[in-house]
Amino acid sequence: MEKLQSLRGMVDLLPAHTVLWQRLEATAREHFRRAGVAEIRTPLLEVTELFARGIGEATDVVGKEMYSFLDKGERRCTLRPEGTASVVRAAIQHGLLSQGPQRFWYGGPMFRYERPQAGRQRQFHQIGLEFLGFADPRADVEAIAVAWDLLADLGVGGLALELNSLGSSDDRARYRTELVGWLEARRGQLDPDSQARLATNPLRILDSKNPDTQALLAEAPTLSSALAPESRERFAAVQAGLEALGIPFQLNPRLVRGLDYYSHTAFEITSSQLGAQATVCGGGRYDGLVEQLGGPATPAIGWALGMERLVLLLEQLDSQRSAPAPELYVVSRGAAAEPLALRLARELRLAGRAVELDLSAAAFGKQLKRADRSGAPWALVIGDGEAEQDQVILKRLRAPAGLSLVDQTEAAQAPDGPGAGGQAEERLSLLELRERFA
RNA sequence: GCGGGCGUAGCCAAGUGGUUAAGGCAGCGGAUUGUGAUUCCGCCAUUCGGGGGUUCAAGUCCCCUCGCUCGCCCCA
Repeated sequence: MEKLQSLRGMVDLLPAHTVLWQRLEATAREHFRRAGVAEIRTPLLEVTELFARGIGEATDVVGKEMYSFLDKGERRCTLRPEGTASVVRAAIQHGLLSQGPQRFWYGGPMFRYERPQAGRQRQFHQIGLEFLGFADPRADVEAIAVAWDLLADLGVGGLALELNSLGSSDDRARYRTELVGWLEARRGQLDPDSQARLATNPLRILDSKNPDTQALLAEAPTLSSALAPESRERFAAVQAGLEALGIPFQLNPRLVRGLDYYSHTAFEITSSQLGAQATVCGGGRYDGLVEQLGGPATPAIGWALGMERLVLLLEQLDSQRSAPAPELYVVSRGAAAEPLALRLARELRLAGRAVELDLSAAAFGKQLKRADRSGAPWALVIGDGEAEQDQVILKRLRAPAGLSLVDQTEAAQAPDGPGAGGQAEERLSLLELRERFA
């Protein structure tokens, strides 16, 4: 029979990794809690039009990367390629914006039909933040600070914040004509990709990786010089705010976001320790989106961070990779002992203990070996002899520090070292066991 | 969508056209029907990602295909 396997770009997260994912999620939750940001959960599946209108028809994400299909009711559906459009849709649909400004966060899988690569899957995961209804530049600073502090708390190194302003839509329209005019005159010097973008999305030429194109762009008119005075002031306020908080950043005049809805502040947090997909967190202001999706004119700023990329960085920290060990490992053998072991395991769990029960019915030696490997500090050994007298043997496997007693005696080489001759094993009544652990 | 590298067991791998596909780790069973190390013994790939072809003979050569991986594009 043909072997079944997951679809391309759809990745299983195995226990060795879910430990890291859980740490990331817990840390993020904590930072959102402190910042007064509420969680919002929206469906994975949305009407295709939401993304077409929200993200922009001309973008690659909408144009060629969406998982779209017709459902049984002939509705055009799309698995969400990002979170912002859905959050905005939900806020409009439920009238949340009439209750004043809102701070939301979300997390979960996103889908883009791309060629998988380091730090890029077809089903990938983002945690994102959206501040709706905040026009003040301080909102931009606060949003960025939450991302920055979260990443710092996770301990990942090599991060850099890059900042730019895309200006208002008027600024951009003006700059766009200026840039296209300038580049048209030098069309021959552009790489083919950039030539094509001249018609579709000229601003994206700015972040081309082609060296010749970059060299040419060094002479081109800049976006910042096209900004209206108000836009300039607003950008200066954001920079001043970041400086006041001691968050380092560098201006990158060629930083252009790929989704159409961004305006004014645009930023990326990148890591030097990733491959080509180095952006860990990206976001910016999107003052026009809510209105564009049919809501009231509402200024907004948000960001999303790529969880896979962050987990890649967490892996490099080489900390705590294994699942936590149980407190007790229960070893049993025999017709009387096995049911008792099952009962005690449950009882101890109900009392809050982490208990692993050996279900193999193998020889005691085998079970003890597994008990040792489980990392548990205690083994509960139950044979028929004990079970008949309502007793158990509690065996110390290792000191709380984590060294197994065998390791310790070998290391110490002393006959009366910790656990060498000492009381590594004691016989307890069920009552005594409950007193000890319940 | 385009280009490079790679697919031998759960994991790491040897193998470079010739007979039975090394070895290690992990796992399982036993030596030891009731106590963790070490040691020893046994089991664990009718088949080399899948399909087709060349050949007396294919894991090895060719074609197709699937997947992984790195880069481009794009993005978080």
